[in-house]
Amino acid sequence: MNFSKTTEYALKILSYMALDYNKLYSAEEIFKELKIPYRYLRKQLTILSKSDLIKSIQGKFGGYKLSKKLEDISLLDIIVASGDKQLSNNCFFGFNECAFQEKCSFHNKWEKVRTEINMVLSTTNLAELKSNGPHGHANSNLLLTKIN
Amino acid sequence: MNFSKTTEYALKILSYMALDYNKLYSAEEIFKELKIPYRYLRKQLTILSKSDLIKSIQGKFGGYKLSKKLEDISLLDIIVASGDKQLSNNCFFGFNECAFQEKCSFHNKWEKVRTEINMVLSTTNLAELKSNGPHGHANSNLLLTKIN
DNA sequence: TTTAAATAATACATTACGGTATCATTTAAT
DNA sequence: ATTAAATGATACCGTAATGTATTATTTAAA
Repeated sequence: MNFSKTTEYALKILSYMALDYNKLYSAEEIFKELKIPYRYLRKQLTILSKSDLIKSIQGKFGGYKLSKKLEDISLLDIIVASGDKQLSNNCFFGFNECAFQEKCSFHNKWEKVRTEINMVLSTTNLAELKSNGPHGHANSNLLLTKIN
Repeated sequence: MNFSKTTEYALKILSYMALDYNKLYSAEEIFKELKIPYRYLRKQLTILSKSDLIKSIQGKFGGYKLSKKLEDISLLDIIVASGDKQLSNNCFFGFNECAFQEKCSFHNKWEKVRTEINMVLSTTNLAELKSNGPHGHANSNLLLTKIN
C-alpha cells in the first residue's frame, strides 16, 4: 500500500518546482535539494519532460520548468505522468481482476475508499499545495524548505 | 498505489477460506479456485500458517484451516501477516520520511485518507466480508463463487 | 511396514525496479 | 570554431519480489 519510489520522486520534484513557477531548475539543483540519486533523477526528469507537466530546455543554461500553471497540475496528474498505473483498477482491492466471479460485498466498500483517494489526488493541485503553510496555516511561508 | 502480489494473494486465500470456517482446504483446491501459481501458493500458505490466522495440518488428508473465528480476522491482520509493512508510515504520501523539513500542508489532508484506509481495513473482518452478498445485498448467497 | 497424499524446507530462476555509467546531443558564450 | 554546461539516449548492474524445482517430512490407510 504505497506509491513507488519513482512516483514518490515525481511528487517531490514537481512539488519543489512549484516553489517558483517560472524558474528554470537544473537537475543539479533539484538533486542538491531533494537528494534523489543524481543519475536516476536525470532519467526521471527526461521522462517527466515528455509529459505535459514539465518541459526541458537543452544546452548550456538549460534545465526544466513547469509547463502548466500550478492550478492545472494535480497530484493525480503527477502520479500518472510518473508511470504509476495502479489507480484505475476496478476490483475491490485494486486487483487487476476481481478474485471472484461476482463482485464481492466488500467491493463497494473498498471502491468508496478508492474513489476518495482518487478524489483527493485529483482535486489537490500544486497551487493548493503551495498556498497553505505548514500544518494547514494558510499563507504562512513556503512549505518546502531547504534541506541542504 | 496498490498491495503487493503477495498481499493480494493472502487476501484472496483467506477470503476464500472464509467460505467454510471449519473446512480443511488443500493447497490443490485453493490453487484450482484462485489460480495463484501453485508453488508460490504453497510457499505462501506455509508462511501464512506461521501466523495466527491459519494453521496447517500435515500428512495425508492434511491441509489448511482458519485458526480464528471470522470476526477475529481483519483485513489488516491479513495484510500484516502477508508481510506488507507499508501502512504505518507517517509522511504525507506514506513516505518513510517527509520530503521536507517542515511537514507540508498536504500532510494532514493525506493523513486523513490514510487513517480512513487503515480504519476500513482494520474494522472489516472476514465475517463481514462473507455475511453480505454481492453488491451489498445482505444474505443473498455466497460472494465467492467457483471460478473452475 | 509400505504406500499415497498431503505439507515443509531449501535452493534456484526470472523479472521488474531502482540505480549507475558512458557517450551523444544541444546551446550559449567566447 | 571551440568550449563549457546543460539534457538525451542507451546500456548495464544489483537487489528484491515473484515464480519454479527438488527433496524431505509428516500422517492416515491398506
